[in-house]
Amino acid sequence: MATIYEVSELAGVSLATVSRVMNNNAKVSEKTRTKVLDAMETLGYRPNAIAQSLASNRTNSVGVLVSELHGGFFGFIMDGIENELRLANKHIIITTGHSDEAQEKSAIEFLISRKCDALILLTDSVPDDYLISISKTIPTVLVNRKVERISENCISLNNEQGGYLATKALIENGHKHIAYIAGPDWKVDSHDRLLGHQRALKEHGISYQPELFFQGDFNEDTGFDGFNELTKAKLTFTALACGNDEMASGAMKAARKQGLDLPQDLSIVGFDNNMFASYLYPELTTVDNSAYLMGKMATDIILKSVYKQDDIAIKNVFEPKLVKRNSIKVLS
Amino acid sequence: MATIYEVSELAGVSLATVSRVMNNNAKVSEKTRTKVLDAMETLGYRPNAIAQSLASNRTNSVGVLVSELHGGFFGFIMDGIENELRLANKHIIITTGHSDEAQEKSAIEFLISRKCDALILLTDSVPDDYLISISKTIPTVLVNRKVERISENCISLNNEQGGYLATKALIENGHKHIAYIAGPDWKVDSHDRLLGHQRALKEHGISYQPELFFQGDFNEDTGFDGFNELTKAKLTFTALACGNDEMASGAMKAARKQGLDLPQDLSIVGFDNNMFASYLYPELTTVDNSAYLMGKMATDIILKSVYKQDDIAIKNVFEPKLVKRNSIKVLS
DNA sequence: TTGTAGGCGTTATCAC
DNA sequence: GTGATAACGCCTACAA
Repeated sequence: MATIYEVSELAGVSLATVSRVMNNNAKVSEKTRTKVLDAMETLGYRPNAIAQSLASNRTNSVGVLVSELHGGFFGFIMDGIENELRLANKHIIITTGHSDEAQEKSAIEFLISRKCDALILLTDSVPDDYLISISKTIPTVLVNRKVERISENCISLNNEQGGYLATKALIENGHKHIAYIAGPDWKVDSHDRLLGHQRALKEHGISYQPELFFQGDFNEDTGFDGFNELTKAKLTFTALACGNDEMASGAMKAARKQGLDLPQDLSIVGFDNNMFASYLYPELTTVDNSAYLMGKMATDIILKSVYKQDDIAIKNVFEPKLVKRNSIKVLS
Repeated sequence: MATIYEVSELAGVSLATVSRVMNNNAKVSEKTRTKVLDAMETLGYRPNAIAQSLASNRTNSVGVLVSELHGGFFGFIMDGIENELRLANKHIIITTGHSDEAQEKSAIEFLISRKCDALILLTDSVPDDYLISISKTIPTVLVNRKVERISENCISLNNEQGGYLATKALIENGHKHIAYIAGPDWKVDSHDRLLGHQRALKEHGISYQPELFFQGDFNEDTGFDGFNELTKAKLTFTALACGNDEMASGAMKAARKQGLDLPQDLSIVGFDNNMFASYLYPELTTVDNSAYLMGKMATDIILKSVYKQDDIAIKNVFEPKLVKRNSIKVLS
């Protein structure tokens, strides 16, 4: 592979000049510029990004940490990041942490040793302090997590409002007896969603019934089990709100297994607007989690702070929107 | 950030020695080794991967090109790649091509200029010749594509056999009148699947009826439209095979809209075993595309050829498996 | 506008 | 076993 040196020889100029036309940051006469360009062309020259990085102390890459590479949430976030980054001619190095503290830490260390210009982290297993110390070493933005002392570099969804919207949608369609299957309580996301649910109830004069609550873990089977548990209680309900779409799907399956007709006998709302939400039957009404936009915004923060792209508006918390489909029956 | 030089000073040894203990490739006395290790520890030294790459001409990274970052197929392939790579202490640089020739090419060029040690490409828009020439420059493995002259570096699924299995499952459950909604014919995948469908029919003495065929494009809506078109024909059918799960889902929606009860009035098989297949109602019987395994195998080829990991068995074509769920009714 | 030369942080080839 | 020292390919003052 040709180097800048060979190009300079062929073009009859110096190394520096070749470098200049590559980065067109300094004045180069049109004549020499084309000479150099031609030389590059005939040699099939491609700059060595590694060498550029070492010399310039900039890799034009941002390191990303996600839990898994598959799955709707991460997929859309990565999409948001990559699309935005590509437009800026930067690229993405992806690592996975599998929600394990040790793996997450080693992934982060790795990204740092790769000299990424910045980091975008989706992590729930690493402590705040660690993240704070990291962010002193390298520009870091956190998605779907809030850490007080670096809040201007955190992107998150207003989950409380999302939970509120979901339950409110049920109420506005005439439902008064509403069950809830929650995600794990230690996750702020699911905790906040539950809070929103409760606020919606309260605001509409409906008292919260512990018998209509089931603690799931965001996986489909706990939606299934949850529904079965809930129906064992003496309290009946016409609607069910779930902490996420997976559990909503599980609940739908359980309901159907019990012979219910959906949404005739039971209305359901999910949360996330996961890829498969529209594939469910009936198509699931849910709350969009703005995954793509959060990824995009995380990138924008970096574009602005690290790569000095101006006129970029930043917002740190996204307001969720209800996505209406066919899983809620209108009660008269 | 501390450099190897500072470490050598603190430890009272030379640069070379520090380098040796890092890569423990040469003999170093236990005494000096611990001296160096201690120095690294107290300095919080992290090797600069960029500098290592420049000097060693090895980046320990493999470049990956996919169409999109979201979506089940790519997600699982990337998962397969990343998991395998991480075990080998290598990492992944991901680019997207959006099924556009220019974008795919520029992504590939980019990966090359980043000096990736090898490439894993999922591409359908770039011509064979280009891929062949690329593979002369840098070790390359192609997933989900077959190029004759570099076939030993191609990983693919036996789509014909998959199509065969899907239709055979229908037939074995007593179905004789089987419609088919195909993916775009210019994609070998969907073409092969259709061939398999036809072979299954033929093998069981069922003649192929062009009236029972609809040409879709792998998107859900063409499954929807396809089903509606098929029911306009005079020929009736009790079962439907689809070129992929998306179209199967579309067909299910159309069928239900026409008032059919699934799988009572219509049996359906899909293809891919997409993430949402088990979320459909009824849960979709389909053919698994081995995405994860193909990603893993692509990585294995590289691990073996580039990173000299031995005792790795390579196989280039994967045999699909039927995933039985509840979308096929048994005809008596 | 263009050229010279030092430096980026390692690896690797020599000697000793 | 250990230490100089030249690469690696490019950037960037500083000079000219």
